[in-house]
Amino acid sequence: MVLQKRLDYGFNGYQVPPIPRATRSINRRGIIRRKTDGNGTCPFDLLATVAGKLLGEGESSPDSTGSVRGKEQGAIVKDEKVKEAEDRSLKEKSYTEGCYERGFFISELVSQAPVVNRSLSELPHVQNDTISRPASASMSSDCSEKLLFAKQFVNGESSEEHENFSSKTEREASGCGVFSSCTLDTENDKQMKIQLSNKAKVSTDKGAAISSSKFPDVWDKKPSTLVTSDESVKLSLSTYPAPCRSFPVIRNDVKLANKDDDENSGCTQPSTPNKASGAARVRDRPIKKLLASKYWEENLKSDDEGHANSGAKTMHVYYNRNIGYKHQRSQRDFPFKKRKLFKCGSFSNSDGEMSTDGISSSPTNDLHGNASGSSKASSGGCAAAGTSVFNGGREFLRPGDSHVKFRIKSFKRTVMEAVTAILDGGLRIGVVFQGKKVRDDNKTLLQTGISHDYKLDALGFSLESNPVQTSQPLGQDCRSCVLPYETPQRLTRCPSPSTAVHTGIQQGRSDDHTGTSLSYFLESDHESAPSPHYAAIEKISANSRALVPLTAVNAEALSAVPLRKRSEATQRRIRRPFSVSEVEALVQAVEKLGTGRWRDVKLRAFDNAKHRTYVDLKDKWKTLVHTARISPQQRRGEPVPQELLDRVLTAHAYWSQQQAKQQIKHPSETYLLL
DNA sequence: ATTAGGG
DNA sequence: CCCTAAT
Repeated sequence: MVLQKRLDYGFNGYQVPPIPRATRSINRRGIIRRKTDGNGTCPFDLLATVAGKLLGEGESSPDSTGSVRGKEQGAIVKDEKVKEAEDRSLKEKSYTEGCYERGFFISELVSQAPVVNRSLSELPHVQNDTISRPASASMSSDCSEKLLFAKQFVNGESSEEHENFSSKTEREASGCGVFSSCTLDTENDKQMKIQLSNKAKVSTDKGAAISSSKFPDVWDKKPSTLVTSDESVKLSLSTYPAPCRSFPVIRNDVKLANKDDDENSGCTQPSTPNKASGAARVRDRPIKKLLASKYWEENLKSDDEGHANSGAKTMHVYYNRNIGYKHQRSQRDFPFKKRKLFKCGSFSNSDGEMSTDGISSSPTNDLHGNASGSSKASSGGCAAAGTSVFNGGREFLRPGDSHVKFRIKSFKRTVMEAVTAILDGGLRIGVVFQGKKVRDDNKTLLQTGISHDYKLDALGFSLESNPVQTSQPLGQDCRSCVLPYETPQRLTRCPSPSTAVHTGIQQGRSDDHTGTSLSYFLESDHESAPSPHYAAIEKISANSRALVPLTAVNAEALSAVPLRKRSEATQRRIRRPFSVSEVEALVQAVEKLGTGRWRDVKLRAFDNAKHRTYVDLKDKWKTLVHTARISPQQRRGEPVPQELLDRVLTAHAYWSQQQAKQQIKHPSETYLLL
């Protein structure tokens, strides 16, 4: 550029001082677009520069739209804020509703997950037992554990249904069908498919009956609360319980096995002193109900999908929320999504705080059929709690209740919630009926032709990673997921050992090939990857994304699941500390280009690091300068070579000076030029 | 979209 | 890192 040449200072390799901001700004505002040659040496440039200078700070500039636009923007912003404020209450509401809507089983699931995993790892025999199942066989331990989890989540149910709820009559009596035998098949077709078999029959009020018979004591304790609570509640979710319940089941089972010896009766967390035992919680329930009662109305009202939540359900959520928040606070650095889960009162930490919340479902022996602990379970306080929750939660459909509606949407959502809870990643659920995807989410299952007396074999759902959401690797051991060089993403995302308790499910990693599909799928993260290595992984994960061969195109139908998580807030980017090499590059670029040209710096030195924005670079420079000025003892994080810091100071000083000079010098110069 | 600066 | 204001 003409101007630049005239001002070339040539300092220690430093480039020309940047044209004052205002000027460049103007240039960018369209005038520069009139350039006629590729070199940018267009007279308009100079003209613009001069004009800008003459116009001074206020610069109503040639770009009259600028100010106008600015005002408009301001107005808009204001409006949005107002709107936001106005919406806040609504949001709150819907959020709350969301929690309730999801019902407790979700939280149940989530809360169980970590526990299960841990337990599994602790119990070789249990693990073997479970892992031996087909789908997980080929997976690496890491991955398989997760998968196993998912599988159990499904399979457990089947066994449950088979072995525990064998009473056909009972099933038939119920007006609802439920899936019982489900299989997670990720092995070959890279597709997770959960099939619903006709064996499965669930039902609404069946749960109560079953539980009742199985754990009479438990049942007897709380029937009033559960049954009487909301009387004519229509329970559309009644169909879900099955698969979800398996979690608690699994967990409990493990627990039992684990505690078999110390006759802990399978009650919760031995490792942690819990505030309340399951039994205690049960007792609390009535009270909780009262507390939650105010939400109740809202609940029913808000249920646009024919859902109705029982009082018990509400209570549960309500309760969990309290606990959940606690964790959330300490988890501030956890990705948003995760926090979200917490919010919904779903996550539990290793303490099993949550799990004690009676969620530990009754049918402890579900998973392994007549597993060792069954008898104990039935008598254990935990079992009691679990049972009551179980029943009160949602199994309240009356046999003849024609109001029961089970919409595709809810189905999808529920499945997604459940699976998401496990995999902690974005998933899309597709409903497949008779080999065809069900697109109309507004239909009820019945309308779609899916009913309890139908061949439920024909019903299934597909899961595929949600490209929009990022899944977070659940790693207990960061070292297991370490990537070479700039892999801050995963690295930072790995919970520290102290927080790892929340997760407990490890993902397969480098050493895992058989389970690639799932493991990578689980890790898919679309926001990362500066390094080639990372890119490679992304690619793989992208491929594995084809988890659903069914009709990969059906994004629309599959994405029907409302992603509240997404819309509610934007996830804060994860922290990615600058590496020394990055700092080096930054310093070098700034030395050359100067401060204030962050876009150029970005282009020059971080063009391929998409996760580093010019704002980031600017911020980093800011901190670098600060760092360079403070004593080495006060510095934190990865130490930056003093040499670099010195250069930072030097460059910063230089460019600051230049900037100052420019402020004074330039106007006159441009004036002269004119 | 960029830049600057406070949080 | 985020958020905003001002370009």
